Amino acid sequence: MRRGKAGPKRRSGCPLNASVEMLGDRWSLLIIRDMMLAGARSYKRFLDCYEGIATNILADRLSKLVAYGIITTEKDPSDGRKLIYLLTPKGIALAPVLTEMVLWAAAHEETENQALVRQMRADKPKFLAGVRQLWANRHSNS
Amino acid sequence: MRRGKAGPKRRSGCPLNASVEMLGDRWSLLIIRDMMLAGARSYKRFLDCYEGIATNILADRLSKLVAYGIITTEKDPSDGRKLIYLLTPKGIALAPVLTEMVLWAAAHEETENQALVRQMRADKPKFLAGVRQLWANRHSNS
DNA sequence: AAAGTTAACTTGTGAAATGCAAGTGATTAT
DNA sequence: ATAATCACTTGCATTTCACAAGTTAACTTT
Repeated sequence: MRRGKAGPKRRSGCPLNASVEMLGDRWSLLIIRDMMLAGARSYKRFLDCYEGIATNILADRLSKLVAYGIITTEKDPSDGRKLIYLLTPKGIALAPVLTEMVLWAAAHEETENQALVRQMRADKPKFLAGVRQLWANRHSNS
Repeated sequence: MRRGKAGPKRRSGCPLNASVEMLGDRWSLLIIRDMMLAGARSYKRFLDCYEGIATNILADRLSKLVAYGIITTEKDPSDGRKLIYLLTPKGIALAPVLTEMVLWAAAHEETENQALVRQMRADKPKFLAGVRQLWANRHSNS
């Protein structure tokens, strides 16, 4: 019955396999984008952001992103029901990836939020520095 | 019965939604990576590259990537059975995205092919120029 | 020129992931 | 005390995926 393979599927020699495991689905990158660029920090906010993600899938993706060390949660001190989702340093380090993706998208498809794109294009290092700065004092995002 | 939405699911205002539609799955980015960085150009080569992708899924992803204008095919003049898969300019333009992803992966997980990573890290613009150059005369990959 | 091989796919089937609606339990607001 | 909000679960139908097994056209070998 076995087919010469045991553990989790193992692919070829190049890098990127692990990343695709973490980010290669319809929602994870969007979740990270909305945290990084739109200040989304709560479950409800994610649900509303792109009405389209199913609540069980959102819960699943969030817990996986936590497991991968890309995001974390903490309790909202001012409201015991709420959880605050935050990017970890590893998550923030995805900023260049997200940026390049947005620029690619903007160049090859019609895109909203031209202001953001223009800002990225005008001075990429500055834009990235801004994102990192925003997350350095972790709670100041929009 | 209707829920205020008609056409294909439409998500929020930021860019990136379209990209995720095209690239947000377990295989598409890997296929592009193997074309861009490992010189994969044939169906069989893709199948062998990462033993793990199912043949029907590979066929599906390739045809979608063609439909999105990211890759093209042409017949191999020297062998009528073979198709050659090539990146379009739009596909080549993904080089910065792939590069940043590889760098992120290399920084946060253990990674093979350190040589490639070192090359990327040492001089990113030069590395990207190299990729573009390689694809400028379309048949010279590996 | 007949037989075998290779390349690029299909097809069929069961398993897993996804989408959708409805429910749960712990706060907080009224 | 009652209702609303938040962050989820649960159950079920639908879709996608993985795996094995064809299929067809174009070579290669004998």
